[in-house]
Amino acid sequence: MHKEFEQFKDFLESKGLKNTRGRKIILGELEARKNHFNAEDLYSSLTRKGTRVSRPTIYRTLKLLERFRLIERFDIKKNCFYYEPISQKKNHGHLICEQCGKIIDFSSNGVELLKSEVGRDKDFKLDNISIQVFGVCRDCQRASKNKN
Amino acid sequence: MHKEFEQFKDFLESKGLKNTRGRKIILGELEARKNHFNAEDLYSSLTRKGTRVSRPTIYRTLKLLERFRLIERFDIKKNCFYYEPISQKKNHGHLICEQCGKIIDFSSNGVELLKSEVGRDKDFKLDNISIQVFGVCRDCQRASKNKN
DNA sequence: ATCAATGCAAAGACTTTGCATGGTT
DNA sequence: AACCATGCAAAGTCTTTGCATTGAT
Repeated sequence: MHKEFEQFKDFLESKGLKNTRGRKIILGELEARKNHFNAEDLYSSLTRKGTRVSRPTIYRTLKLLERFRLIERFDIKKNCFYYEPISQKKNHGHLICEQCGKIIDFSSNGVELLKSEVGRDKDFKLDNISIQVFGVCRDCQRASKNKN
Repeated sequence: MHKEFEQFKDFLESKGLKNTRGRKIILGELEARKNHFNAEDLYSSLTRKGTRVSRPTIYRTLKLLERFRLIERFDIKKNCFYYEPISQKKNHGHLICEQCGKIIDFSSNGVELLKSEVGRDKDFKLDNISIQVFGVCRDCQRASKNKN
C-alpha cells in the first residue's frame, strides 16, 4: 500500500500539483483504514482526531485519488458514494448487510465467468464490474435467531 | 405485465389505500416503458404528454411500487436511483455504457455461480444481487472507430 | 363524511463551486 | 513570487416532508 501512496507524491509533482497538509492527512487516514469508507466517515474521523480537513477538500482529494486510480468509487443503496482502495484483490464484490450496513468483500469464480460471458455475448468493451449482494450477515442472522 | 399491475389495485384496496388519478397515470406510463427509468424521466415524459403528476407523487408512488415489489431500485454511478420493473428475467445485471449512458440487461451463468458460492462461503443469507458492468457499448465503440 | 393522496414550498442529504485567503514549491 | 489548495458559504441535485387542500370510497 505504502508504495502506491508514495507514487501519489510523484503523480502530484508530475502534474504541477502540491503535496499539501490536507492531502497528506487524507492519505494517511486511508492507509490506516484500507477498507470501505465514504466522505463523511473520513471527515468525522479526522475531525474527531483533531486533524480537521474541510469537506470540500475531502471531496476534491477523493476525486483526485479516484482519477489516479488509487481508490475506486462504488454505489450501494445509501444515497452516497463509497470508496475503497484499489487493491490486489481483483474481481471482487460486496456483501452488504441490510440490517447492520456492514460491507464484506468477497470474490468468486462467478465473477470471471461473468466477465467472459458478458464481453463475448453483448459485444461490450468491459471496463469495470461492480457487484453488490444484499442480504443478512452471519452476526445479524444469529442476533435475530437469539431473539426468538 | 398487465396482470401484475392489476394486482396493484387489489393491493391498494387491501391496505385501505386509494386508486387515484396519479397512481393510474404512473402505472400506465410504466406499462408503456417497461425498461429502466428514474423519477425525473417519468416526471418529464408525463409533463410533456400533459398528464402532469407532481414530483412528490412520483417519488411516493415509486416507493409504494417498490414496497409492493412491482419495481426494483438499483444504483448506477449517476447520483440518482434507477428503477426497473421486476420481471421474469431473474439473475440479470446491467451493462452501462460510460459514453452514452445506455443501460443494457444481460444474464449470465456467472450470476448463478456467484450466488451459490457467496451463500456458502460467507454464511450470508442472500436477498438480492445487483450487478453493474461499466464499459463501452457496441455503438459507441463503432462511433469512436469511425472518428479515427 | 372520512381518511388518504396531492401539490406546493420548504427542508434534507450529499456533493460541488466561487472566491478570497493562505500554503507549497 | 507564482500559482495551487484550502475553507467558508452558497449553490446544485436528487429526494423527502409538512401542511393545507382535494379526491376516493
